Amino acid sequence: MTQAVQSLSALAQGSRLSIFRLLVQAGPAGMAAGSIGEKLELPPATLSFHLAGLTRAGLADSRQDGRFVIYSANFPTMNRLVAYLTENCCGGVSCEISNGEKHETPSRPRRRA
Amino acid sequence: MTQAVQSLSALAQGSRLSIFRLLVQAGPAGMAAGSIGEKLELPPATLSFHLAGLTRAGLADSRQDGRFVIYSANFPTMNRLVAYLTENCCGGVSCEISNGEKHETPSRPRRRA
DNA sequence: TCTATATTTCCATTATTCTGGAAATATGGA
DNA sequence: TCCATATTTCCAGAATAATGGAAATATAGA
Repeated sequence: MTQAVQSLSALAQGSRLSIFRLLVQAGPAGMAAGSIGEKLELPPATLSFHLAGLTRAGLADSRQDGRFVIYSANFPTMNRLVAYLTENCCGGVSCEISNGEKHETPSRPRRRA
Repeated sequence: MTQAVQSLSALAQGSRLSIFRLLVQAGPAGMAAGSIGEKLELPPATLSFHLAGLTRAGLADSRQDGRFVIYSANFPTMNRLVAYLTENCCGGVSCEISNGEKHETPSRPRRRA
Protein backbone atom coordinates (compact mmCIF):
# COMPACT_ATOMS: atom_id res chain seq x y z
CA MET A 1 0.00 0.00 0.00
CA THR A 2 2.94 2.32 0.66
CA GLN A 3 3.98 1.98 -2.96
CA ALA A 4 0.44 2.75 -4.08
CA VAL A 5 0.31 5.90 -1.97
CA GLN A 6 3.66 7.01 -3.37
CA SER A 7 2.53 6.48 -6.94
CA LEU A 8 -0.79 8.18 -6.31
CA SER A 9 0.91 11.14 -4.63
CA ALA A 10 3.24 11.52 -7.55
CA LEU A 11 0.35 11.69 -10.01
CA ALA A 12 -1.88 13.79 -7.77
CA GLN A 13 -0.55 17.08 -9.05
CA GLY A 14 -1.37 18.85 -12.29
CA SER A 15 2.14 19.44 -13.56
CA ARG A 16 3.33 15.96 -12.70
CA LEU A 17 0.31 14.29 -14.25
CA SER A 18 0.89 16.30 -17.41
CA ILE A 19 4.56 15.37 -17.44
CA PHE A 20 3.74 11.71 -16.97
CA ARG A 21 1.15 11.73 -19.75
CA LEU A 22 3.73 13.26 -22.02
CA LEU A 23 6.24 10.55 -21.11
CA VAL A 24 3.65 7.88 -21.80
CA GLN A 25 3.06 9.37 -25.23
CA ALA A 26 6.79 9.46 -25.85
CA GLY A 27 7.07 5.78 -25.07
CA PRO A 28 10.29 4.02 -24.09
CA ALA A 29 12.30 6.44 -26.24
CA GLY A 30 11.51 9.07 -23.66
CA MET A 31 11.94 12.79 -23.82
CA ALA A 32 14.63 15.27 -22.84
CA ALA A 33 13.86 17.37 -19.76
CA GLY A 34 14.11 20.53 -21.84
CA SER A 35 11.47 19.30 -24.29
CA ILE A 36 9.08 18.63 -21.45
CA GLY A 37 9.65 22.05 -19.92
CA GLU A 38 9.22 23.70 -23.27
CA LYS A 39 5.97 21.91 -24.02
CA LEU A 40 4.47 22.48 -20.59
CA GLU A 41 6.02 25.90 -20.07
CA LEU A 42 7.53 25.07 -16.73
CA PRO A 43 10.56 26.93 -15.34
CA PRO A 44 13.64 24.69 -15.03
CA ALA A 45 13.69 24.51 -11.25
CA THR A 46 10.00 23.64 -11.06
CA LEU A 47 10.34 21.04 -13.78
CA SER A 48 13.32 19.44 -12.09
CA PHE A 49 11.45 19.32 -8.81
CA HIS A 50 8.54 17.45 -10.36
CA LEU A 51 10.72 15.13 -12.42
CA ALA A 52 12.53 14.21 -9.22
CA GLY A 53 9.17 13.46 -7.63
CA LEU A 54 8.12 11.12 -10.43
CA THR A 55 11.52 9.43 -10.32
CA ARG A 56 11.41 9.01 -6.55
CA ALA A 57 8.03 7.34 -6.91
CA GLY A 58 9.43 4.97 -9.51
CA LEU A 59 7.13 6.28 -12.22
CA ALA A 60 9.89 7.79 -14.33
CA ASP A 61 13.40 6.76 -15.25
CA SER A 62 16.20 8.93 -16.51
CA ARG A 63 19.33 8.38 -18.51
CA GLN A 64 21.98 10.78 -19.65
CA ASP A 65 22.44 11.35 -23.36
CA GLY A 66 25.15 13.86 -24.00
CA ARG A 67 24.10 17.12 -22.49
CA PHE A 68 20.51 15.93 -22.26
CA VAL A 69 18.78 13.93 -19.60
CA ILE A 70 16.16 11.71 -21.13
CA TYR A 71 13.15 10.85 -19.00
CA SER A 72 10.83 7.98 -19.73
CA ALA A 73 7.73 6.53 -18.15
CA ASN A 74 8.15 3.42 -16.06
CA PHE A 75 5.32 1.30 -17.35
CA PRO A 76 5.68 -1.59 -14.90
CA THR A 77 5.17 0.76 -11.95
CA MET A 78 2.14 2.29 -13.59
CA ASN A 79 0.86 -1.16 -14.39
CA ARG A 80 1.20 -2.15 -10.76
CA LEU A 81 -0.69 0.95 -9.65
CA VAL A 82 -3.61 0.26 -11.97
CA ALA A 83 -3.60 -3.38 -10.89
CA TYR A 84 -3.64 -2.35 -7.24
CA LEU A 85 -6.51 0.05 -7.77
CA THR A 86 -8.47 -2.52 -9.73
CA GLU A 87 -7.96 -5.20 -7.12
CA ASN A 88 -8.29 -3.17 -3.95
CA CYS A 89 -10.48 -0.26 -4.88
CA CYS A 90 -12.82 -1.66 -7.46
CA GLY A 91 -13.84 -4.91 -5.85
CA GLY A 92 -11.61 -6.66 -8.37
CA VAL A 93 -14.14 -6.35 -11.13
CA SER A 94 -13.31 -3.03 -12.80
CA CYS A 95 -15.68 -1.04 -10.63
CA GLU A 96 -18.63 -2.50 -12.51
CA ILE A 97 -20.77 -2.56 -9.41
CA SER A 98 -23.20 0.27 -9.76
CA ASN A 99 -23.52 2.60 -6.84
CA GLY A 100 -27.27 2.40 -6.46
CA GLU A 101 -27.95 -1.30 -6.78
CA LYS A 102 -28.25 -3.66 -3.87
CA HIS A 103 -25.44 -6.10 -4.27
CA GLU A 104 -24.69 -8.11 -1.17
CA THR A 105 -23.05 -11.36 -2.22
CA PRO A 106 -22.04 -11.87 -5.83
CA SER A 107 -21.91 -15.65 -5.42
CA ARG A 108 -25.47 -16.05 -4.17
CA PRO A 109 -27.47 -18.17 -6.64
CA ARG A 110 -30.25 -16.28 -8.30
CA ARG A 111 -33.67 -17.42 -9.30
CA ARG A 112 -33.56 -20.09 -11.94
CA ALA A 113 -34.34 -19.05 -15.47
CA MET B 1 -7.82 16.03 -15.95
CA THR B 2 -8.93 18.18 -13.03
CA GLN B 3 -11.24 15.41 -11.91
CA ALA B 4 -8.43 12.90 -12.19
CA VAL B 5 -6.12 15.03 -10.04
CA GLN B 6 -8.86 15.42 -7.44
CA SER B 7 -9.48 11.68 -7.30
CA LEU B 8 -5.78 10.91 -7.17
CA SER B 9 -5.22 13.48 -4.42
CA ALA B 10 -8.02 11.98 -2.39
CA LEU B 11 -6.47 8.52 -2.58
CA ALA B 12 -2.88 9.72 -2.17
CA GLN B 13 -2.91 9.50 1.59
CA GLY B 14 -2.63 6.46 3.78
CA SER B 15 -5.67 6.97 5.95
CA ARG B 16 -7.92 7.92 3.06
CA LEU B 17 -6.77 5.02 0.91
CA SER B 18 -7.47 2.67 3.82
CA ILE B 19 -10.88 4.19 4.33
CA PHE B 20 -11.70 3.86 0.68
CA ARG B 21 -10.57 0.23 0.53
CA LEU B 22 -12.80 -0.47 3.49
CA LEU B 23 -15.74 1.18 1.75
CA VAL B 24 -15.10 -0.86 -1.38
CA GLN B 25 -15.17 -4.02 0.70
CA ALA B 26 -18.38 -2.89 2.34
CA GLY B 27 -20.00 -2.44 -1.05
CA PRO B 28 -23.11 -0.34 -1.68
CA ALA B 29 -24.38 -1.15 1.80
CA GLY B 30 -21.64 1.08 3.12
CA MET B 31 -20.35 1.54 6.61
CA ALA B 32 -21.05 3.85 9.52
CA ALA B 33 -18.40 6.48 10.19
CA GLY B 34 -17.90 5.11 13.67
CA SER B 35 -17.20 1.61 12.38
CA ILE B 36 -14.54 2.96 10.07
CA GLY B 37 -12.89 4.96 12.83
CA GLU B 38 -12.97 1.95 15.11
CA LYS B 39 -11.41 -0.35 12.55
CA LEU B 40 -8.70 2.09 11.52
CA GLU B 41 -8.23 3.60 14.97
CA LEU B 42 -8.65 7.16 13.82
CA PRO B 43 -9.77 9.93 16.19
CA PRO B 44 -13.21 11.33 15.26
CA ALA B 45 -11.96 14.69 14.01
CA THR B 46 -9.30 13.14 11.84
CA LEU B 47 -11.72 10.61 10.43
CA SER B 48 -14.28 13.27 9.64
CA PHE B 49 -11.63 15.35 7.92
CA HIS B 50 -10.66 12.49 5.63
CA LEU B 51 -14.22 11.39 4.94
CA ALA B 52 -14.97 14.95 3.88
CA GLY B 53 -12.01 14.78 1.52
CA LEU B 54 -13.21 11.58 -0.12
CA THR B 55 -16.70 13.01 -0.41
CA ARG B 56 -15.47 16.27 -1.91
CA ALA B 57 -13.59 14.27 -4.52
CA GLY B 58 -16.73 12.33 -5.37
CA LEU B 59 -15.23 9.04 -4.25
CA ALA B 60 -17.56 8.56 -1.30
CA ASP B 61 -21.23 9.20 -0.66
CA SER B 62 -22.97 9.52 2.67
CA ARG B 63 -26.48 9.06 3.92
CA GLN B 64 -27.95 9.47 7.34
CA ASP B 65 -29.36 6.42 9.07
CA GLY B 66 -30.67 7.29 12.48
CA ARG B 67 -27.80 8.52 14.54
CA PHE B 68 -25.32 7.04 12.11
CA VAL B 69 -23.89 8.42 8.93
CA ILE B 70 -23.30 5.67 6.43
CA TYR B 71 -20.50 6.15 3.95
CA SER B 72 -20.17 4.18 0.76
CA ALA B 73 -17.72 4.05 -2.14
CA ASN B 74 -18.73 5.79 -5.32
CA PHE B 75 -17.84 3.17 -7.88
CA PRO B 76 -18.56 5.21 -11.01
CA THR B 77 -16.02 7.85 -9.96
CA MET B 78 -13.45 5.17 -9.25
CA ASN B 79 -14.23 3.55 -12.56
CA ARG B 80 -13.66 6.84 -14.34
CA LEU B 81 -10.33 7.26 -12.61
CA VAL B 82 -9.09 3.83 -13.61
CA ALA B 83 -10.34 4.41 -17.15
CA TYR B 84 -8.52 7.73 -17.29
CA LEU B 85 -5.27 6.20 -16.05
CA THR B 86 -5.55 3.31 -18.48
CA GLU B 87 -6.22 5.59 -21.42
CA ASN B 88 -3.87 8.45 -20.64
CA CYS B 89 -1.12 6.93 -18.59
CA CYS B 90 -0.76 3.42 -19.93
CA GLY B 91 -0.85 4.06 -23.64
CA GLY B 92 -4.36 2.62 -23.63
CA VAL B 93 -3.12 -0.95 -23.67
CA SER B 94 -2.40 -1.71 -20.02
CA CYS B 95 1.08 -0.25 -19.92
CA GLU B 96 2.59 -2.61 -22.47
CA ILE B 97 4.59 -0.46 -24.84
CA SER B 98 7.89 -1.86 -26.03
CA ASN B 99 8.70 -0.28 -29.36
CA GLY B 100 11.93 1.64 -29.47
CA GLU B 101 11.92 5.06 -31.06
CA LYS B 102 14.25 7.99 -31.22
CA HIS B 103 13.85 10.32 -28.30
CA GLU B 104 12.87 13.95 -28.62
CA THR B 105 15.36 16.71 -28.06
CA PRO B 106 14.50 20.35 -27.43
CA SER B 107 13.48 22.23 -30.49
CA ARG B 108 15.76 25.03 -31.50
CA PRO B 109 16.26 26.95 -34.70
CA ARG B 110 17.61 24.68 -37.37
CA ARG B 111 19.68 25.81 -40.21
CA ARG B 112 18.32 23.24 -42.51
CA ALA B 113 15.40 20.90 -42.73
C1' DT C 1 -37.47 16.73 29.19
C1' DC C 2 -32.62 14.48 30.05
C1' DT C 3 -28.94 11.43 28.77
C1' DA C 4 -26.06 8.72 25.93
C1' DT C 5 -24.13 8.08 21.54
C1' DA C 6 -22.64 9.60 16.71
C1' DT C 7 -20.61 12.81 13.98
C1' DT C 8 -19.09 17.24 12.63
C1' DT C 9 -17.06 21.79 13.16
C1' DC C 10 -13.83 24.92 15.29
C1' DC C 11 -9.35 25.93 16.08
C1' DA C 12 -4.45 26.01 16.58
C1' DT C 13 -0.36 23.66 15.67
C1' DT C 14 2.71 21.18 12.95
C1' DA C 15 4.20 19.25 8.65
C1' DT C 16 4.57 18.98 3.92
C1' DT C 17 4.52 20.57 -0.73
C1' DC C 18 4.91 23.99 -4.44
C1' DT C 19 7.20 27.67 -6.65
C1' DG C 20 10.87 29.83 -9.15
C1' DG C 21 15.12 32.98 -9.10
C1' DA C 22 19.89 32.51 -8.71
C1' DA C 23 23.87 29.85 -8.42
C1' DA C 24 26.11 25.59 -9.20
C1' DT C 25 27.18 21.59 -11.98
C1' DA C 26 27.68 18.92 -16.30
C1' DT C 27 28.54 18.21 -21.04
C1' DG C 28 30.06 19.00 -25.80
C1' DG C 29 32.24 21.68 -29.15
C1' DA C 30 35.50 25.28 -30.91
C1' DT D 1 41.32 26.44 -22.54
C1' DC D 2 36.66 29.14 -23.00
C1' DC D 3 31.87 29.35 -24.21
C1' DA D 4 27.14 27.94 -24.80
C1' DT D 5 23.59 24.94 -23.55
C1' DA D 6 21.19 21.51 -20.32
C1' DT D 7 19.91 20.34 -15.96
C1' DT D 8 20.10 20.28 -11.09
C1' DT D 9 20.63 22.15 -6.48
C1' DC D 10 20.14 25.81 -3.16
C1' DC D 11 17.24 28.64 -0.92
C1' DA D 12 13.33 31.01 1.00
C1' DG D 13 8.71 32.35 0.81
C1' DA D 14 3.90 31.01 0.00
C1' DA D 15 0.40 27.80 -0.08
C1' DT D 16 -1.81 23.73 1.23
C1' DA D 17 -2.62 19.63 4.02
C1' DA D 18 -2.73 16.75 8.32
C1' DT D 19 -3.54 16.24 13.14
C1' DG D 20 -6.51 15.90 17.10
C1' DG D 21 -8.57 18.08 21.48
C1' DA D 22 -12.56 20.42 22.70
C1' DA D 23 -16.93 22.23 21.77
C1' DA D 24 -21.00 22.06 19.03
C1' DT D 25 -24.63 19.65 16.71
C1' DA D 26 -27.78 15.74 15.77
C1' DT D 27 -30.50 11.81 16.80
C1' DA D 28 -32.72 8.17 19.52
C1' DG D 29 -34.68 6.40 23.40
C1' DA D 30 -36.30 6.61 28.33
